[in-house]
Amino acid sequence: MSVENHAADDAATAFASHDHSTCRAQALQAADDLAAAQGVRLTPVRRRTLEILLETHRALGAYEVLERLGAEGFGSQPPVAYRALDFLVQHGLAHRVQRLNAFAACLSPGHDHAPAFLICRACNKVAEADAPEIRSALRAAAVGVGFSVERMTVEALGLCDACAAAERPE
Amino acid sequence: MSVENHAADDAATAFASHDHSTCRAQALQAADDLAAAQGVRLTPVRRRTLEILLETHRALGAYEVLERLGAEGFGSQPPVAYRALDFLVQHGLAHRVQRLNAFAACLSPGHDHAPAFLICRACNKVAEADAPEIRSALRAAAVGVGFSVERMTVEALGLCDACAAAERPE
DNA sequence: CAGACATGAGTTATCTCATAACATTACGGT
DNA sequence: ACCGTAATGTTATGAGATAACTCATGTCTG
Repeated sequence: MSVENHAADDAATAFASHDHSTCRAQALQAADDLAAAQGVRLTPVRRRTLEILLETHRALGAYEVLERLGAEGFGSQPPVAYRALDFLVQHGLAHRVQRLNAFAACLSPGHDHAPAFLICRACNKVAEADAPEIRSALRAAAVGVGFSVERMTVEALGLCDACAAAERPE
Repeated sequence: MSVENHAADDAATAFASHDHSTCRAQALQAADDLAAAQGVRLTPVRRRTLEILLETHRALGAYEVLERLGAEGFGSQPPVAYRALDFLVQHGLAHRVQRLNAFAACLSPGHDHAPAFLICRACNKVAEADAPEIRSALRAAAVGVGFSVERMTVEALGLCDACAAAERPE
């Protein structure tokens, strides 16, 4: 399977080798656009927090982010990180990964999506899989029992191709 | 919509009014059976922990459980609760609800299922919805990007019928 | 039944994750 | 320049989770 997507328009960019600088730049650009469009402020801490998340496809704990921020002259107390992360999540620029109590940059911001996450337990990378059928199936099941869904969490823990290959000869 | 299920064989028992003592007794019986069948020990702490979870359809935090256990003469330190809860989860007698960092008794143990959870944000009750389509949809999406799923988490936050009704006139 | 081993329960201490509450600073409109 | 609001910063504390060790209990063996 060849790798030729030029950006984060594919669900599983995270696990494939790809031009990550483009990946990052595009997400950051989208964030700037979105901030301008919505009249919200992508302040230095917030922007830097997003950049930090964008450095890898792994999900980072709030304290990992905080450590980085503190080292760069921003505040070094938990609320600094949590507030920036909350802002990003609120505006669809990052997602919270429940399973890991951690945060990952969103690779296709502006879509107002609530994707499924694929979490590799070996390399810790996290990919977003946009799977509308999953969401509609859940919603349907809920309606059947008189439950109205407001937010949903769909996460899968497993192995990505690369890590599965690495583990097999063991 | 009438309520006539005699036990936990329906996905959304939790939100409906039902004969809870039967509900509880059945789950407990299933646990005893399962322990006997698998040759594992449903010790006093473990059994009591399950009973505590079975008292309501809400998910309880480990420390809520611990408080109860401690008050009843069991150990009062976190590992006591976590070990019992881990045991129950391991053997399919309880589930962990990621979104709440909490635990709920399984209402149909022995099925080795990994259900979707419907969490009412008002009354905090948690229902299990067995929705195989969701799981297969997620698995399918994962296969498409070369990811092999080992465990999955599907949780929906929203309002159950009763709470939605109660909130409307507001 | 004694001894050996495995499993479970209890304790202390510590770690990670998260938020409440309040003081201070920067920003945008008039 | 002034004022109100939003954002940042700080201290302190709450909530969730686990490591590491000790002691008790249970069971299998001879």
